Amino acid sequence: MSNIRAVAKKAGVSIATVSRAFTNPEKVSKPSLKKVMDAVEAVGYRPNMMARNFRSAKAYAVVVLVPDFANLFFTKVIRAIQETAIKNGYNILLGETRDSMEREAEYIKLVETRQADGVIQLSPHTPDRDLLPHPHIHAVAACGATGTPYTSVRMDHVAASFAIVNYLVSMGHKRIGCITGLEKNPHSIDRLEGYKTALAQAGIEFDPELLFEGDFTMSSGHAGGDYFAQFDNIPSAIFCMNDEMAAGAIKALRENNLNVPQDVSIVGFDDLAFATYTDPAITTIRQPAEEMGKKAMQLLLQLMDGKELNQQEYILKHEFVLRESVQPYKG
Amino acid sequence: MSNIRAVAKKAGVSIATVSRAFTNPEKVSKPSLKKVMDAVEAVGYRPNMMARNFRSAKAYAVVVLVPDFANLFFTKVIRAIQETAIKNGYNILLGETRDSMEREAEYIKLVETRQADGVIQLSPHTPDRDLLPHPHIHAVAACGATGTPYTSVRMDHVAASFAIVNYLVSMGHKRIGCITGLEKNPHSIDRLEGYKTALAQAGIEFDPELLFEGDFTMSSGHAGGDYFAQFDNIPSAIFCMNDEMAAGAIKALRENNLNVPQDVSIVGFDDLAFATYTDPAITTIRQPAEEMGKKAMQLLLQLMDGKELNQQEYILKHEFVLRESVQPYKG
DNA sequence: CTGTTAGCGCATTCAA
DNA sequence: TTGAATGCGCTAACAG
Repeated sequence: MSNIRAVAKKAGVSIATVSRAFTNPEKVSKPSLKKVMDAVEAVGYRPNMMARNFRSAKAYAVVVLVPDFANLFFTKVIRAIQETAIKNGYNILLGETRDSMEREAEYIKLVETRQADGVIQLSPHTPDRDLLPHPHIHAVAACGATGTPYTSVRMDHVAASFAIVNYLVSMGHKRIGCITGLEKNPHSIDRLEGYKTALAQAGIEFDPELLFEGDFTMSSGHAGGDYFAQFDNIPSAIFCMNDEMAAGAIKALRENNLNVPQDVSIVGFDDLAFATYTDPAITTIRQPAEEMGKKAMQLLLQLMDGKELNQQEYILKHEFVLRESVQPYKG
Repeated sequence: MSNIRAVAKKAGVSIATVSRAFTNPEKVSKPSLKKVMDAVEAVGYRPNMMARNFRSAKAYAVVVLVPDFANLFFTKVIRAIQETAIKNGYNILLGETRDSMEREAEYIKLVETRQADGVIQLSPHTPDRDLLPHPHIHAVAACGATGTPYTSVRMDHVAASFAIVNYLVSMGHKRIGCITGLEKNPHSIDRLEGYKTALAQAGIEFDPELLFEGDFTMSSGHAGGDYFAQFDNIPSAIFCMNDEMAAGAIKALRENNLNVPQDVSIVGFDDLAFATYTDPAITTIRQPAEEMGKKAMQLLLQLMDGKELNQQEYILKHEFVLRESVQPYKG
């Protein structure tokens, strides 16, 4: 637990020289530098970052607000954020909000109390209950939906879900069920819009009976599969708003002696790693998770650096991933 | 960005009184307290935790070293650690090591440089390449295997894998394949021992051909399934050392026209959430993930508090989870 | 190129 | 019960 003074003493120089040896080595003469480094070695010195950060009034940390970190999609995003942060000398403080405003407030307090310098918000924005944007707090939203009123990097969920539902239509499906996320979730709203648009464009009438409200978990997908299996007139295809619900639905359908894709076609959303290993592998939309995480962190870095951004919305491209869970409609 | 001085001035008291109002309110008179609180409100004061922590020489943060945080098992553990930490006023810094010593060193440096006060290590201990235990660094290992030379909370993996392989034996299986983790991984070693012991006790000769080395990922489980499907004499059951590999193996077997459990029985390990939603649902061993995380954090808290622990090893109980992936052997 | 010095925001002694 | 003063470890401004 030696400090800068101990090093200075040992090296026979001033503490300023020791400090410079770390932050501006080029401003220190060769001999001094060597003396300092030897002394550092000798006394086993490690700069106290708490003191350094305190002095420079920067915590070199950002909090990442994530609704649920057992969700593999967020896991991918967080990893990318983390890597970008580390490269730039920042740490991340993970805050799992579980849709609780109290928890969210708790974590935002970390930046109010200077334990963190900024926030990345991974929950989609909801105007009535969102704490961000917050005056004086640097924040960027990632993976959100339309209508985020501050810097955000996201996908076009309307276009993406249009694309995948349209694919089902192009395979001849007309009666297409949909397992949504929670009704008020902005992602649900955007993706539902894509779904409706694809139907409308194909001249298929929208039928509210064909909507099942899930919550993005496997178990809700399972419930959705059960729901559709009870129909007299079972939909020939189901659009699940994420891969986890797709996996749950596939399981439930099979329990009802309905095979995917022979009896019912299924599509998902996200392209999580396991989507390849379900049976059948899930045809889905890949969200550019890593790119979004990386970009979000880079933007936050700029914001914290006092830079002005010339865009508020950064839209990244989705990708259609064709696998095995869809078959053409056969009469 | 007002500071304690601004509050003191506004309240007409000294900064010492303001400070006390926060840390020892009972040592401040009622009127003073009110004046302070009003002033806090008026100037929008938030204590600067960086300064406070610096002053008290505690970061109130711990780093959690995790091999892979896209692994749902670790996710459960981390969540429990996180909750326990928050309750006690600590934050966690997540460090994904991906089995790289450099990264691990990087994160351990966070405590050497006083950005964190302790470490929880979730990778199993390997004597030749492990940075912990480290002199002067408070650390506890969680979810490890036998032979951790510092405070650890874990399960008995030998007993657990014995139990599940023994279950296969009791169902009449004699030719039992095994998809392991990496050969040198301590968990692989422990679980392999359980496997061998169960076989030995049943008088079944151990056959190295029946071992396939995976790495705990779905894709390696898939490779393992492929491997066993090529046998002339296909094993009637396979013990997969985690659920993810079990899911991959099930998929590969089915691609080879082998159904689980009709043609081959499968068991897993961990009891991840998705083990219920695979088809068939996986019979497995539940690791007490939450309990281990919580306990580990509690122990670390005690260590950081200067307390001596009266045990070095805390062993938690596993649980056998019966589902659908096993059928009796039918000659 | 180097040293002296002030001060970041706070908790904590010591007197009063 | 309160206030004045000190210093945690470091960086940065300034003078030399």
